[in-house]
Amino acid sequence: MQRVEMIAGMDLASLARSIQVDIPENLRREKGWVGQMLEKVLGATAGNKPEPDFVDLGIELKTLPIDSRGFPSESTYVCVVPLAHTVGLHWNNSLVRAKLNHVLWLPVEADKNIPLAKRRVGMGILWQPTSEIESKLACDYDEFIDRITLGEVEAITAHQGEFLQIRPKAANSSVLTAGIGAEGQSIRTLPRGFYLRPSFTRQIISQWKSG
DNA sequence: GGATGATCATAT
DNA sequence: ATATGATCATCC
Repeated sequence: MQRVEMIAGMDLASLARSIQVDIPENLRREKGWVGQMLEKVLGATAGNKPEPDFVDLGIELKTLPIDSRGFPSESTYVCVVPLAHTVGLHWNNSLVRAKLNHVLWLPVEADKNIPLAKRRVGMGILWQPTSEIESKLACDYDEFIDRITLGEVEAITAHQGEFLQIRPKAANSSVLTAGIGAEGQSIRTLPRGFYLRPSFTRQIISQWKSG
């Protein structure tokens, strides 16, 4: 958190320079650049392994793109959705829960009118879900897993879920992974990811502002 | 303008 | 192909 306080207010150019990382013109071809650069700055170690970024602390780092009004402008990717072998899978033993149990939200200016190099990092928010929030997340999660187990994955749209949603998560729409079909057979389907809706992260930002 | 579905880069 | 980091691009 001392490092987090140190970088609050700094822009992306100076932070990238401090760790000798080149900054791209824009994010069009490097959509994850901001998140990965800030992982390095703060010393996150999980890499692309399915576990919280700060493994020993059990804390997940999430950058939050902030629009000109001060609110999140995009959804937040959480992790891959298990589409096969879902028996015995519940919120309590899920990767979603492990990652969201403790999150360091790091707001970053994302207004397209601001050049990437000049976008500033805000003050990080160390956050844990309240029991009410967690039970709603658990409801969303368990409903999704139920449908996947019943072979309804192809019918799930981003409209479902109060806080969580499921959307495609792949290099492109031709990538396929193993899933469960309507008759319980193995099928090939598009990989999906769990995402947090912007309305969810907006509440976190709002509470921090008022608190 | 916001949300959904699609996509980009990289490491293993 | 699977995982991470996400934003882009199109549609309503």
